[in-house]
Amino acid sequence: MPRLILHVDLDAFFAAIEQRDHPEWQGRPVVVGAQPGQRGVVATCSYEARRFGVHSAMSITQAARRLPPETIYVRPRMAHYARVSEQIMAVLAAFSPEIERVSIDEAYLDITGLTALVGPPEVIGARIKTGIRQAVGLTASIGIGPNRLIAKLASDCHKPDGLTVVLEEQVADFLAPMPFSVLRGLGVKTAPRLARLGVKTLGDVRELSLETLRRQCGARAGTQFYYQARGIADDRLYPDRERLSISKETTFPKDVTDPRVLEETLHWAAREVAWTARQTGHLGRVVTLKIRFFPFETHTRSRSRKVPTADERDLYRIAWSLLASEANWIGRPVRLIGLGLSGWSQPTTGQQLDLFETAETGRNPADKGLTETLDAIRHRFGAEAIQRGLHLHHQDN
DNA sequence: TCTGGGGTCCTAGGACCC
DNA sequence: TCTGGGGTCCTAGGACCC
Repeated sequence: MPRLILHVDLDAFFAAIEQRDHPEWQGRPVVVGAQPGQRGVVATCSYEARRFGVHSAMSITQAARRLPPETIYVRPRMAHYARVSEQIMAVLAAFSPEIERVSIDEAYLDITGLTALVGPPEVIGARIKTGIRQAVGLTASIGIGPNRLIAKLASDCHKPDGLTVVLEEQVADFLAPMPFSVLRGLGVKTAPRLARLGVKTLGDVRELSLETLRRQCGARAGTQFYYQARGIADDRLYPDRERLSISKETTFPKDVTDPRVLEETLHWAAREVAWTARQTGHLGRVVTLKIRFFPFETHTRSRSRKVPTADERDLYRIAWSLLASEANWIGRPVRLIGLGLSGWSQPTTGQQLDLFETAETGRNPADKGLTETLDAIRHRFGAEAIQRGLHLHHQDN
């Protein structure tokens, strides 16, 4: 008995919210992401902007060259989008308790048992779209199929505001003409390897042996592609997945060589990560330092502790010592720095009490009141501002 | 041409233990 | 002196996704 999986994907989510909230921006190109002239990329853009060839992950410099002067550029308001996302998830939850949220604007539903109650898949999909429009005034694209892969590809099929149903007996014809670039897990590195084999469509991928695919793309990915081309994929949902790591990082507007700025930024990252960890009840054993040098050379260094922690002082101390122990890194221009926490383990009784206090009072017991934002650190690029920051920092200690 | 931030997963080598 | 196989943990890098 085949299952029926539904994939919901909000159309140009961030940009659509901004246009909804600013009616005068409707019909104009809207880019959510970095500001032109800054370092950064397009997070999402409206369909009016896509007509100029602009898309997510494109550098903002490149996007700005293509877009007309009347384009609106806005910084993401993530907390706001998260609230809208909650409203949408509530709409979905009213349809089926079997939901897996995969990102801020995407979710899978298992609607296998729903057809007997509501009607055919098309009707279920249409009702969900209506529910979302009534609740938040946004459009979504929906795909329905016998597994996650088909549902996802179907939702991409008729964007925006699409609704596509692919039944099991239609899967082979649905997939065969699609470009092989739709394969999940195939990116800029593996795509050229398949292209070299003369592959253009999923039908072509089907002609390749499992051996060839594994050799060209790696054991894991190759196997995945072999089955994906045949429409064979997971049809289960994985709700309530626990997150495995917490991290905070930032790219500097200009490469940094001043160690005091790196120090301050790691303090900020440690504070943010510690705060999130404590709020979500996580204590980690592994602290990871991430650093990116000019022009774009990225390294990570990690250390495992015996005792798990969510204390910003521990995070900072470890990250800084990982940085300081690399003799070759000293003095090199740094583009990005940050740190992460992972490797959860059960808290001790004392730690449980601290976590409980955080949850109850909303205060971090390790936080002595010096709350800085990323913007505040950015403002410290002037020598004067850096001095002031250090002064505050010393007072704090 | 320039490449954010927050994630997950995979690979591969080495240490260490049985 | 030469040398098994398996399992787990740790670490670093990198591909990919939204």
